[in-house]
Parts: sequence; structure tokens; C-alpha cells
Amino acid sequence: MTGALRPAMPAQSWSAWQPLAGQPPLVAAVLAEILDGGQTFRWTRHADETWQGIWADNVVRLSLQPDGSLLWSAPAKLASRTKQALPAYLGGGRDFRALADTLPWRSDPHLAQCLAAFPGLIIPRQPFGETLLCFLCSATKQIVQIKQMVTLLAERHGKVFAQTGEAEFHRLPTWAELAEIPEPALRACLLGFRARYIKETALYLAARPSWLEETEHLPYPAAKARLLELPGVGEKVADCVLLFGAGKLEAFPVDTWILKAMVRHYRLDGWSPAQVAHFGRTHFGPLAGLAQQYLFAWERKFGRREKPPMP
DNA sequence: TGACAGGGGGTGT
DNA sequence: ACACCCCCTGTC
Repeated sequence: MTGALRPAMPAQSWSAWQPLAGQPPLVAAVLAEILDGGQTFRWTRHADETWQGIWADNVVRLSLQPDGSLLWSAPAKLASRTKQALPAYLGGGRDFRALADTLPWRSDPHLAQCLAAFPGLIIPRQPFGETLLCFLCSATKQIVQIKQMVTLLAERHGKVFAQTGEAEFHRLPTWAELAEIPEPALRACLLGFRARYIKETALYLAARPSWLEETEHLPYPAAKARLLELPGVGEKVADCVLLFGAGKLEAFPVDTWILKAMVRHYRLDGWSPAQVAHFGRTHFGPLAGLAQQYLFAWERKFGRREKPPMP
């Protein structure tokens, strides 16, 4: 890969740290859960309580202050755009604290416990197409590995949108770009059998130019039905894409963590994922996806099973 | 310090 | 139910 193929781009410096208004105070563990709990895959801990994240054509650093507030910084020339994009990304203008208060925690002791354990938890609103790509990578993979795949996809196949003295920043390849990448090159990004799903989905989308954007703005049931048409997208991935990439808080993804959590805390022994999903939607209501996020965070932090005794 | 299983935020058949 | 891929992690 030669530099000559890229347009010349002047090196930039980082803007001064600026306060982020309108966020409830956070503690480090909750911020880590938001940025690195499996909702998003392009955030890295940069230093103590400082994170760097990329979405679309944005790169930003966040610094958690002792009082729970956040400061942000971006490459200087991108800073004015970041100022607009960051609040939208961190919750899309929603008051998650008020939303969480409408969940049925008053009659559900376990949910109450989860809400208390992660005050200030939010669901970032990620770009729809990128969310689809990330969760197509997620099947039977842990967060570290998903992050590796996504990083390689960006570095090898995504355009550089900014650079500073230290580094270049790549966006993720668009679906149009993904359609042009040979499947072996995708496999080389550690995708394994997911490479075929991504290639086939890319070809499907390439033949339907406005399909993604239309799907994003459809009501939840119709949007989900359409996502399920894509190769490699099943119930769980579709719900993740709609919850994290389209702000559909009624989506209730059921993965192995949630399945275990619901079985344990709601006595759903023997229930199938589909049955658990139905229970979740009816029990938690129209914001079931937000409840799911709290349950998921709680399970990751407190629910890890001790190893069974050796035979 | 290095090799070796085992299993992993599912989907499709 | 089982194949699909193959990297991380925990263990000896």
C-alpha cells in the first residue's frame, strides 16, 4: 500500500479539551460498559479514563473527570462537526435516565438491582450500516475478537478520513466498497465463515441502493422483517442492529448471556431463545431493549459462572 | 515459555 | 442437531 494512492492530507493536531454538556455524571465502570461492553467495537482505552472512538467520519477522545463529567477532543479541523455529532451519538438526544425510570423496576427486584448498579447507562446511536457490519462479524465471537475484525476491515479497506501527527484514522468500508472486495481478502481480516455472509449481504445491498436507508426508518416490525432477508442476519443480529443502529428501543436481542440471565433471574428454565424474547418484550414493555442493556451489563459484571468441578 | 484443547454475544440446512 | 472458521484464553 503506497501513500501515493491517497490524497495528500495535512497533519492535524487535537483540539483543546471541551466540556460535554447534557450528560448525567458517570463513573468509570459505567463509561466502560457503554463504550466497551459489546454495543460498540471501535472504542479503545487510550489512557486511564481516556477513551478514543471512531464512527462514520468521526474520531473523538473522551476524558472522564473526577466529578463524573466528560471532556472531549477531536482533530482540530473536525472539531466543529464533532461538536454536533457527539451528542447525537451519545444517546441521540434521548434522556435515558427518564426512560429507564419508566421501566417496571418497581415490580421487578432484579431489574431494580441492575438499574442501581449502572447509573447513567445509555445506548449510543451508531450509524446503521456500520452496525450491520459489526454485528455480522459477531456470531460466536467475543468482544476482543470482534474488535480485531472491525479494526482490520477499517485499516485495510476503509478510507482515511483524518490524520494527526501520530496516526491515520480510517472509516469502515461502505457496503458499496465491501461489495468490491474479494471474499479471500475479507477472510484475511479474521472473519472466518462470516466473510461469506458479509460478501453476500454486500452484493444484495449493491443491487438495492436505497434499501438500507429505507429499512433504518421503517417501524420496528417491518424493519426487522427486512433485515432478516439478509444472509447471516437472524433474530439476534437483526435486533442488535435495530437497537444500536436505529434507536429502536423495543428490540430485545437474546444472546447466550441474556438467555442465561433470564433463565436464572426469571425462572425460565427450558425456554427457547424465541420464548425468552417474547417474555422480555411483554414483561419489560416498549423499552425492552434498554432493560436488556442493563441486564446484560449486570450479567457481564456479576454473573460470570465459576468453573464446574473437574470430573 | 510453549504447545494444546476448548469454546466463543449465531445462522443456515 | 450440526457444520461453519479460527483466534483468544486458560491450562499443563
